[in-house]
Parts: sequence; structure tokens; C-alpha cells
Amino acid sequence: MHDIRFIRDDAKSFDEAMARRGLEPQSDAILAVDQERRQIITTLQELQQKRNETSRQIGDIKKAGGDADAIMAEVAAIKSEMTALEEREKTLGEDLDAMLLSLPNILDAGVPDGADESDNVELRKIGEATAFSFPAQDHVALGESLGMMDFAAGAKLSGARFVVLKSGLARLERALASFMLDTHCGEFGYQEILPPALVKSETMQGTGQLPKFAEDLFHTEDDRWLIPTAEVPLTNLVANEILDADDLPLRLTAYTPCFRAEAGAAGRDTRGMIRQHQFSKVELVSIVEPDQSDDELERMTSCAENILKRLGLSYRVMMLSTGDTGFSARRTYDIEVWLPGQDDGKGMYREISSCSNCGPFQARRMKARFRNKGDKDTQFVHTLNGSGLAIGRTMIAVLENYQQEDGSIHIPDVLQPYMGGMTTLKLS
RNA sequence: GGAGAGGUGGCAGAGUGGUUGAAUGCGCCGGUCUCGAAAACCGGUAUGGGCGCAAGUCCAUCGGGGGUUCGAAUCCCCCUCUCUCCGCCA
Repeated sequence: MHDIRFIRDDAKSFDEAMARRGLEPQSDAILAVDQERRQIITTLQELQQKRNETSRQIGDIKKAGGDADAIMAEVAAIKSEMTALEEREKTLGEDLDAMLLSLPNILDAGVPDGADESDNVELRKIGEATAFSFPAQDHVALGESLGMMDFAAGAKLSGARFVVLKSGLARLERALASFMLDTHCGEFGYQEILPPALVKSETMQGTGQLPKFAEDLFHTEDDRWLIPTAEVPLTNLVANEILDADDLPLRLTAYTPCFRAEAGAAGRDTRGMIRQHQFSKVELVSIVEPDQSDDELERMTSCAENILKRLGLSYRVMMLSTGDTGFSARRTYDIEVWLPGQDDGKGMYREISSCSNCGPFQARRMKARFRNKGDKDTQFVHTLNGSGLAIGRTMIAVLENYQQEDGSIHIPDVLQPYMGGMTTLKLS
């Protein structure tokens, strides 16, 4: 959500910012509604003041035993005048909110211009493409021949884009999640949270999934929504709160299932576990003071990268272009892991984490503020979120990068304690 | 799911139609006192919004929404959350 005062003060800059998002100038329409609304509010408040004063007089007169009929008629006239104005004000307020809620965040000046992901900029590349002395298989072939990955069973139970994992791979999911949580909580200062996976519309609006992106979500009959990421419940934990500056930064992490309708992705990534309706993820969320959010984005990204380094996986970090940066973000870094089994064994990089600084955009929607000790005024916090990491895709990366010629999988050292000392996944 | 009781300022807790944005206590901030501190005393201490350069001023808000009334924290309706008892249940 945007600050209406910023649009009033600097409509030109606002329109330029929207232009970077590929949008037509918005400020004229917004300010027209805003101006009419404020005029109405002013006259409405004058009428309210008059009504309040007159009502007080009526009380005095009645207490003194006088006749208040004439003055009561006066109030009746004021009230009838107010009714129409109140309705108009309500409509204008809703219109204004609808406009402000549907526009994307203003992009950071450092975000490269571009139409789509092909214009993203590579910031760094860590590690080399994994070398094999044999043709690399993809995770589907590996997982199925191990007897631990069953897409037919997933389809039988739930339809397309679901999978059933068994024995070693089922356990690997748990191992990856524990490893990530232990690292983020034990070493990077995140607090572990176990949030609900089903949330209210209001909560989805706070982080920006609603009202625009309902088609990407699963909706329950009692009007709740399945979370597409733990960013939603974690970030909304501070909704409608006024925090002490002393309590910031807040660093939260959660391992949750994530549900995505993938409405716009029909036909894309249909093979394997890359794109599922349900997957799990360890999410990182930071709530910080405004002047800290740029640094916090770097820190958060390095926390996510650290997991990949310890797993011995190669990756690159991309800064998303203006055309690829999500609705709520001001700046986003994607971490892409090397998957040697993709593209017919030629290998390719695939997104495994996305870290975004949302600035005050979500905070304004959520009314999440903080106050410095002794200060009277409040400010909106800045919010950040990032994957640390997506478990399903990390599993794919482990399978494809640690595969051996016989189709067994070497388990990365850091995961072995979480696998009961197991060193290899193989057909039993 | 059934029955009942409640949601008031950072917290505790008054308040059942007329200067109540809201007593009182605690907490917090500032001050007096003190070598310093404690205690005591004095003052301050919600959020959002309109107008205004500002000082300021006005409006709204006592879980949320609607209604009754000249006037509602106080009355009525709906929703929601919490607590107690019963039932059911992982």
C-alpha cells in the first residue's frame, strides 16, 4: 500500500515509479478521489461538531426542565444533511483503498530495468557445475528408481502436481528442515515459530497476496486461505502492533507447508517436484527499522546462501529486474541452485530462494509500526522475507548433485547426523 | 455442537444514556528534593484522521459491523475472540 501523502506531495515521482512497473500514470485518478473525499470529510466534521454542540444544549435545556423541541428540529436537519455525505465518503474511501491496495511497491533505485527474468543481473556465482563421469539423471529418475518418490500415488490421492515420498526421501525432508532451522536459530539469531497454515483474508491482504492474486491461492469454504508461504503468517504477526524500537530487529523463521494453485503455470514444469501444489519451506522474515532494511536484505540473503554452502551446492545470486520483481517487493535477490539433471542432463540453475525487502509497503497495509523510546510519533517498520530454503527444491538439488553412477545418493556430511548416521540413499 | 459469562487506555480495574477520551492504582517519561539513589511530592503519558506554515483546533475510536436516540463505553441486532461447564475428538 502506498502513502497517500507521498502521492499528494510528489505525484510526478509516484507516476515515474509506477512507470517502472509498466503502469500508466495513476496519480490523477487517485488524487481526484482523495481531494473530493477530504472536502467531504471537512464539511462532515463541521456538521458533527455542530451536532455535538447542539446535543449538549438539549441536555442542558432538558435538565433545566425547558422545552427543546425547536433545537431538536435543528439537529434533525443537520443529521439528514449528514447522511448523504457519509455515504459518499464511504464510497470514496473504498475506491481510494481499492486503488492504493492494487498498485505494486515502488522499486529500489538500484533495481535494473528489464522486461522479465532474462534481464535479471547476476551478482555472484559460487561453486562450479557438478562434474560427472556418467550421464546425470534428474531427480525423478533417481527418486523413482530408489522406490522413494511416487508421482502415481500423489496423482491417485490428490491429482496432478502432488507427490508421495517414502522412506529415505521422506526422512530427508525432515532432515533438511531440521538442519535449516537449527542453523538459522542456533547461529543466525532467528526465532523459531510454528504458525497456522490457514489464515484470514485480512492476513493475506497484509502481505499483498490479496486482493489481486486470489487465483494463485487455495480458498476454503469457511473463507480462509491456505498460505502460499510462511511469509504471510510470520510477517502478519506484527500487524496492528506498535513495537518498541528496542525489540527490533525481529528475526523469525518457520518450517511450514506451502500451497499454490499455480493457476498461471499450466503446462510449465510438469515433470517432477519442481512445481507442486504443496511443498514445504523454511522461511525467514525480518522486521526492522527503516534505515536497517538494506543491510538486512544482504544479511538475510547470506543466511540463505550459507545453507547451500554447507550442503556443498553450487549456486548463483541474481538481482531481479523491474519486470521480474514481485508485487510487494522493492528489491529482490533470487538464489538459483545448480541442478545437473535438468534440461536433459545438461543442467541448469533453478530458483531455490527469493529474498525481498518490502520496505514499508506491507507495514502500511498491516499497520505495523514502531516507536523510539521517549518519542511520541510512530513510524512504519520495514519488512523482509526470504526462503531459507525451499525444502522440495533443496531435495532435488541434493539428489541431482550427489547422485552416483549406480543411482544411489551420497548424503551430504551436514545432513548425516539428521539421517541417523546414514551416508547413502540406495535401493533396499 | 449445547449452556452460560465476558472483551474498557502499556497493564490492572471503575464506569448502565448527557463536558466520560474515559475514575483509581501500577507501569513509563519529565521535574522537585538529594552528594547520588530510593522514598515522597508535582506534572505528563492512546491511536487514526480533517483544517493549518505553525501554535493549535476539530472529528472519530471503549473487540468489529449495523441500529435506536437530540445525545451511547452504557440500550438493541449480527459477527468475532476469550473464559467456565457439558458433549465430541487428534
